[in-house]
Formats: sequence, C-alpha cells, structure tokens
Amino acid sequence: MQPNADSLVILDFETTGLSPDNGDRAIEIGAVRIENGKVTEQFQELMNPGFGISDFIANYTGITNEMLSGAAPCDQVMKRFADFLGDDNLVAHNASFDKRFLDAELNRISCQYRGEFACSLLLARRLYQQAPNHKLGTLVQFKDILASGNFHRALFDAQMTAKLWLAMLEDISIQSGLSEVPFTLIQKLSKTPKQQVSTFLASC
DNA sequence: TGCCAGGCCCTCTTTAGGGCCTT
Repeated sequence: MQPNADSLVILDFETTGLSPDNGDRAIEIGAVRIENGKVTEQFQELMNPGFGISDFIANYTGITNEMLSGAAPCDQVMKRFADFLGDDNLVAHNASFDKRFLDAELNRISCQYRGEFACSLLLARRLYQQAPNHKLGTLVQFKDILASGNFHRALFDAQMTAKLWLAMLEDISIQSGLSEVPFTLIQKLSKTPKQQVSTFLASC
C-alpha cells in the first residue's frame, strides 16, 4: 500500500537536544494536516521525557520542567501521534532532524509509519536562493507570511512551515505551469542542483 | 579522561574542511 497521496502531515518536534543517539528525547510535537491545499486538522501535545530539561532548552522553547511534569509520557503521546499520522507523507523544516526523532520515538513503541519525508529547508534553498538565510523565521518574513505566535513551539512552527510549504507549492506551480504539484516532483526538485532549478521547473 | 549530531552543500574539493539548519 502506498502512502496517501492526497494528504500531507507537516510536523515539528521540540526536544531536549540535537541527537536521539546521545539520549535526547522529544518534549513536544506539533503537526498540521494539509488536504487539497488547506489545513484541515492539527495535533499538539507536550510529552514528559522522564528527566529534567536544560535551562538552554527551557529558554529556547519556553517549555519548562513544571509544564512537562504534568504531561503524558512520550510513549503515550507518540502512539496518539502515530494514529493521527496514518499513512500520510510528511514534511518538516530540516526534515533530517525531525525524522531522526520520529524514528527514535516510534522505535521505542515498536510503531511503524509508511509516509515519506520531504524537507521545506532543502526546497526553500532552491526556490529562494536570494533569501538572507533559510531559517524558518526568516523565510516566513521573506514570503510576507502572517505570523502571530511563538517560534520554537511545535504547533506554531508546524503551522508556519505549512504556510511556507503552500507558498512554495504556489511558486512551483507558477514556474512550472503545473496546476497540481506531485509530492514526487517536490522530492526530485529538493535534490536538484541549485543551478539547474529553473531548467528543471521549465521542463515539467 | 575527554569527547559529545547529522545531513546537505559549497569550495581555495574529491587523500577535506567548514557553514548552514534543526533543539
């Protein structure tokens, strides 16, 4: 069975650090589902990793140990997220980071997923080569996307990534002439050398 | 004891190094 081609889940993790291989865990997951170019559902939960988070992470995210003390453990939250995700494909900003944590947390509960990842960072680096940088917040500003909330919280970052994603789909549609932009085309474009992006889109 | 991420991508590259992104 193939992943669901009509529906996409855009997700973001807040975590205790950068590497699940070094013992870091997820502390919050936020996600939105996009169907036919519109956000139709959202998911957000804090999760208790079972140990205290550093001052750096608390300051960076605004998530405190007190907030996490009342949260459900990671395994319960990730099971609910796996149910939410279903067979959809996935998008994240710097997807290699979120994929590592998704794989690590789902492995702990012996849970699989079928969807494939696309990366909004890799796509933005190709589409918006003139942007000052390709951080999520910078790209939201660069594309004049309305942003009212706190970056570095999972749901808000997922919502902003979703808006950026839809803006990129529109730009791809304009440049390629395609009325619908297949997920597989986006994955190919994300691996196309930057100098060949215009040629790639013109040949669609 | 000391160390501590990983993938992508560029370049003064490929027998390598360093910046960008994510927390």
